[in-house]
Amino acid sequence: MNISAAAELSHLPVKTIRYYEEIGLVEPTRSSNGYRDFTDQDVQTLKFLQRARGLGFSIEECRDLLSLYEDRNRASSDVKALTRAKIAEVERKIEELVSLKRVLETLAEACHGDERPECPIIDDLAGKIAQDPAPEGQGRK
Amino acid sequence: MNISAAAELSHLPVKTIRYYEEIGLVEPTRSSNGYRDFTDQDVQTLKFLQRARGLGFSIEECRDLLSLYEDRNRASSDVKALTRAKIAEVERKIEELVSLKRVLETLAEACHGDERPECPIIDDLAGKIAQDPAPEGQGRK
DNA sequence: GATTGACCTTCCAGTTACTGGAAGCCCTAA
DNA sequence: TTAGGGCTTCCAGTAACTGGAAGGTCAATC
Repeated sequence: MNISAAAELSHLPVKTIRYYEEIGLVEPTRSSNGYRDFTDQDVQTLKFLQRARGLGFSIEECRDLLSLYEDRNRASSDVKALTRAKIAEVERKIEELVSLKRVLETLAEACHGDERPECPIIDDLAGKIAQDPAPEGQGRK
Repeated sequence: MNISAAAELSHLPVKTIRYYEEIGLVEPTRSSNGYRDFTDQDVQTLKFLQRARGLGFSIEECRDLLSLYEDRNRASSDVKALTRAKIAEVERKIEELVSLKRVLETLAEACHGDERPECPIIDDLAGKIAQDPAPEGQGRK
C-alpha cells in the first residue's frame, strides 16, 4: 500500500512516516515508480511506534522496544525494566511540575492583580524575595 | 564585568548568556577589546530570566515578562494573567503525565518480568489488546 | 620579551522529533 | 489532454540551547 494508506492505518502523519524511514525505524520497499510500498507488517511496526511514542518513549527507546518486539526470544523482564524506568521518569516529571505549580500559585495568590504596578510576581522574579514577614502583626495593617 | 562573572552571579551558563544576547534578551555593551561588559542591571535581567525559565516560562513568555518588568506602569493584572495561564498549562501537563503513568503501571503489573518471551507490554504496543479472558477457567492449566 | 594558560570572541554544527514548503514526477479520470 | 491529487526529494525551521574549532586578549611568570 502507499504511504497515505499506511498513514491512515497507523494514525501517523505522512511526514512522520518518511522521517521514521529516514532514521531506519521502518524499511518499506519501493514500487517500480519509486513510491514506498508498505506491507501489513510495516503498518504493524508503525502502529507500534505510534503507541510507544504516545506513551512517552523516546525514539531511541522505541528503537530498543522495537528490537525487543522483533526478537522472539527476548525476556519479558527486559521490556518491564524499560517500562519501570519510564515510570520513574514520569514520576520525577510530575513531582517537578507539582512543585512548580505550587510556586506559581503562591505568586499568583500574593498578587492583587489590579491596575496598580506593584506586583509580587515581578518582584519575585526580580529577586526581591518579599520575605512577607509580619507573623505577629506589625507590618502594614 | 566580563561574561564569566555575569554567569556566576546569574547562575546561567556562559553559552546561554551569549544566546540570550543573540536573541535580544540582554544587550551588554562591549569593552574596547571586544569583550562583553555586563552592568549590575544586566545581571539583574539575567537573574530574572534564570528564574522565569526555571518556572517554566518559555523564552517568548520571558520576553513578555521582561517588558512588563521594565515597564514601571504595567498593571499587576497583566502579570497575574500570564501566571494563571502558566498554572493551567502546568496542570494540564500533570494530568497527562498522571494518566500516562497509570497506563504504564497497568502494563508493568501485567508483565511477569521473567526470562520467558511472553510480554503483555509488547503485546499491547503491538496492538494485541490482550482481552485477558478466561474469567471462568478453561485455558491452560 | 617570550611563553603559558585562562578567558574571550565568532561561527558552524548538532540536539529532538518532527513539520512546512518548494520543485517536480506519476497516475487516473473526464 | 488537462486537471487534480498523490508521490518523490531536498532544504529549512522549530525550541533552547550546547559543543567544538579557530583564533584574539590578558595577566602572570620565567
